[in-house]
Amino acid sequence: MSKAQLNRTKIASLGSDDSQCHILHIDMDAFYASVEVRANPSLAGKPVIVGGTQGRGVVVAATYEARAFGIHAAMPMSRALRLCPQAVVVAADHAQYAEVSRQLYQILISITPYVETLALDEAFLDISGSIKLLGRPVEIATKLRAQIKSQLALTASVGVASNKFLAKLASTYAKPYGLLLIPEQKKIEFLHPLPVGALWGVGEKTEIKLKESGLNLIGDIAKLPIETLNRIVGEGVAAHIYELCWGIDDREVVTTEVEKSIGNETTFGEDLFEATEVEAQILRLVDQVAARLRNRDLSAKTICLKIRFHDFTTITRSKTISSYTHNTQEINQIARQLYRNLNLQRARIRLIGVRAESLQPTNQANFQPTLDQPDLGWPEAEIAVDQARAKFGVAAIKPARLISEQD
DNA sequence: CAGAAACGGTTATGCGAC
DNA sequence: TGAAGTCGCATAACCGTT
Repeated sequence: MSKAQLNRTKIASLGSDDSQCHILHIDMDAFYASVEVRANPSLAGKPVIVGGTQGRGVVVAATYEARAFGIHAAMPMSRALRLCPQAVVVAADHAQYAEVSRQLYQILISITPYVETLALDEAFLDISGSIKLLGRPVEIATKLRAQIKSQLALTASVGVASNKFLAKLASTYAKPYGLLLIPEQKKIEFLHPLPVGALWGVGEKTEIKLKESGLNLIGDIAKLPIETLNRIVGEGVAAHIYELCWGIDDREVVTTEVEKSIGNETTFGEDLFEATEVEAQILRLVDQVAARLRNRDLSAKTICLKIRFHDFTTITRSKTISSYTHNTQEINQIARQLYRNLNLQRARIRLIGVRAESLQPTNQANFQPTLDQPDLGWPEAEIAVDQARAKFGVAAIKPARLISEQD
């Protein structure tokens, strides 16, 4: 955790007015590692690292005992083991974490249907409509944590605030296994002493730019004229973080999350040289991606190939086709062609990735009439129109040219 | 009729989050 | 010093249309 610690007494002095705080952020503590310890109680109290066991792996999660040695997520495993040779390393078991995540989700939607999942171990809740029935925000948060503890035998931290950004910040500073309320009238007092890196969207690069301009704390940015900030980080980022600096975040809790892309990538134990090997790996990845597409009844219009070389430079190449597909052979041809177009001569390749973008549900996807093939797909489109009309009435769909003012 | 300007899609890259 | 895997979003250059 690189974010500076906030003094605990300061946090305690924030008060208990939760009247405008309708957003909860739930964050499971050291999630993957905790699930592993739960599955194998002999690990309790030990430094446990979840991550790649092969030569080139990184730390995916670590128990707090391991973090005490300075170990954190994304750290190369080799370095982690130098810091703590006695650590127990466990390979990640994604299927198991997904199952626990599903159970967590069931608990969350028993509180409110307005649940936005951010990751397997993290979610926002909008409890505006639940307060009458279930109590004040802090009561709901307290009960929720107890329920997670008793039903899942895992601990969660919860942030309570008036918007998503503040709620997420609150859970971060509540960790581990805490609850933090940021009362609306105390938000500036809480926010301004924090380091700029605590802003959502400010990562390594942006942080460097800000620090070079002498901006270390959120309060420093807040005092700036927006034009100055524009020059430092660019207009888009500036507008975003300037609002956050004043505790303003209008983004709503969004429940329906349809995937916008699906991909798989692999770092190899040893670099690849041979074209035949590379193409075999591309096929393997394509097969995974296509299977996931079909599993979700999705089809893709854009296929993206990613290659990372021995020196860590990374390139991507993509191709958009005129129709949608989830067919392994078709996607493989596109991905392989993207690779061949590179004309690599025995380059040392450490990673290959394949990603499907511009997704559509398959039942609406395959019939895109294009300029290339003006007639293709119209029969199916008409069937779809017929079905929609049966459902919504004949007036529901008509050619654009026939739409008049009173429609 | 040629060219400017606006526009939307594609392609590539980069950043950030967990 | 050695750097995973997945995903979303922003930006910029380029391109063909209008």
